[in-house]
Amino acid sequence: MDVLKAEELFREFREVSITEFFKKNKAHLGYSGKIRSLTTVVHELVTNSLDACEEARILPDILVEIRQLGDEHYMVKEVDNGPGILPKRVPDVFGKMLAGTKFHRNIQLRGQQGIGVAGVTMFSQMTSGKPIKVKTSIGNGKVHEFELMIDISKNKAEVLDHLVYDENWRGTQVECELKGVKFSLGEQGPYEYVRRTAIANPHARIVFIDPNGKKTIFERSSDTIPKPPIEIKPHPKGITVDDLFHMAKSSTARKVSSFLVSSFARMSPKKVKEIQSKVSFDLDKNPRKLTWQECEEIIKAIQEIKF
DNA sequence: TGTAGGCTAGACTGAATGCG
DNA sequence: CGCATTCAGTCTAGCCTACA
Repeated sequence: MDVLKAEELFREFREVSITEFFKKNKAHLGYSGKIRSLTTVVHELVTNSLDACEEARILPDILVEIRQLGDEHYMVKEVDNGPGILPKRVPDVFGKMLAGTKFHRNIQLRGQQGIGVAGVTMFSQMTSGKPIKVKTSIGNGKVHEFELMIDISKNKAEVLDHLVYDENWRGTQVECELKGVKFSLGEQGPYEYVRRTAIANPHARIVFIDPNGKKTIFERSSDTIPKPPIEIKPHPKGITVDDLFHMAKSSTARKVSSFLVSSFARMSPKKVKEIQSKVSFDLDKNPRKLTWQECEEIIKAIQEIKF
């Protein structure tokens, strides 16, 4: 079979599958219904901001503005005072679906379900055909402005415009245009969403401007940033051979023994000794050199030990 | 000489046992 | 039967060591 043709077919297949994936899973991703879709967009943006601020230990100051441009045609602008996004990471964050940045982190974060803010880019370009505008700075005096869309054949960001200039500001601002959506003050609408988010996050200050120009300020009622969620190490009994194998491969520890102690809850040098007595190889070896069979042995030993 | 992993001692947590 | 005390064992911080 003609190679070129195969590639073409494959590309076509992928192109279809990314858009198809989005269309088929629209409901699951929150993009069903004119009112709910708009809320989802706001939700993704606000969640991103809250997460970024939380991680950077910043008291969130968020602005959400929705403007009506026409019939079922809106512009959403969201600004935060967060840590900003490294310019080289912007294309992936906003332009790649299923980028999965939180894969190897055993930490509870908001909004890791779904496809994140790239879904906003996708929804925006599917309904209005317009790129998403991102302005961000990590507070080093350099501000980066991007205009980008998703190249659906490559599932990659297509940067249409990238501007750098000097300004003393820190945070992230996102602007997108949406069609086929409706603003509502009701239960499912963005206003209710923002109101409830403000209640759930008393350390955040959120300003909401609705399409009629009405400005609502949700002042923060607490100045304490919630304690960051602590990373919970996996329990040894809950791990599969495959998990162990991949964790070992990406470990920086020099010995399997210390890899085990540092990667799992309830794992002490004493337990490692017990494991050592049950396996046929030396646990002083490099964890990256563990074979599948050796991982199986470790898992088997773990199952036999009481934790 | 600096940095990252290893080691160890003291703090803390959870469970078990004993006493009221 | 419930609460408190004690003890074992894990966790964590800080220092040490080895390697680049």
